[in-house]
Amino acid sequence: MGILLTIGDAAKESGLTAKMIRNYEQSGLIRKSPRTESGYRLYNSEQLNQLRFIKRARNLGFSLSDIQSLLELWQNPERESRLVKELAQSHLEEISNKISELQQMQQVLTKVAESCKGDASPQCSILEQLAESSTLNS
Amino acid sequence: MGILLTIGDAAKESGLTAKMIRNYEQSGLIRKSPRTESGYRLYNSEQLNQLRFIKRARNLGFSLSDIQSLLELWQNPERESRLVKELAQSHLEEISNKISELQQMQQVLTKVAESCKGDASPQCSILEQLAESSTLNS
DNA sequence: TTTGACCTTAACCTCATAGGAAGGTTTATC
DNA sequence: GATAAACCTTCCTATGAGGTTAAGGTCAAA
Repeated sequence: MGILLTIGDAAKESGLTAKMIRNYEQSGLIRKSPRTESGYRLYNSEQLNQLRFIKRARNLGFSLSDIQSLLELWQNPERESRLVKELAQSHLEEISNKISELQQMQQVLTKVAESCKGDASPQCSILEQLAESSTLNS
Repeated sequence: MGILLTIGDAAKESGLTAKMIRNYEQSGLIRKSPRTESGYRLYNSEQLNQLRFIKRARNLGFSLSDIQSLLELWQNPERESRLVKELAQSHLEEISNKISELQQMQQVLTKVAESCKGDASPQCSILEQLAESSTLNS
């Protein structure tokens, strides 16, 4: 039936925090939930599913604005799956780019760190690179 | 000898923005620079080298607080290279962790997106996963 | 000398995504 | 009826920047 949860229970069930649920409401990502007479937010199972949806999308790294679009598409029975897929693929590109950036850093830093003895002497190739290298500029 | 640059030129030379240089000064990362009578900041070649150092460290993904430590070590002739190397390796670990996270997202999302046709029909495996999957929880 | 272009200044706001604390109300439990 | 737990709002913090505004400084050409 209409089981209604308070924000704390909705948080536990969804894996979000109560804080985040309020934030999402405040930023317009989710609709304002009904309240008890005393002002407590109440969530039904449909809203709970929305919260779970958001949590899973966050776990996949989607931004809140992407999630806004995903929620709208999800709730629109006339949607074209093409739009969802495009969104996902553009996100996948961002992920790839970030991975590449990080790997670039990793590669440079690993190499530089290897040639640092890491002992009690002040001589350190890492600092030397930071101080003088021209190959690290951008 | 003592060539002095205004903040705009120091920014160009270092690859930072004037805005960021002011921020770094304000947050204590770099010392307050001398000023002209009318209040313009002036940078000598030593300070310029510091700015370049910061830029290169940022390019390697070091946080500003890491950079603070790196600058202190750099300027301390009694430093132990061990400390620098530890800092670098702890940063390398963070990088590895981020890469793993992203690769995890990439893997899941790629798989899910593959089975979405991406056409004009509403049926979409991506939304289905976000709506129902239990394997994506955390 | 004035105008215009461009620089700099400080103080503020915004972004995304949260965490935390303060201070007050409500509900649940003993 | 007391106390603890949950909830409420509002504001501050962090990260690392970007943007805006309104003012004043500098310099060269006309």
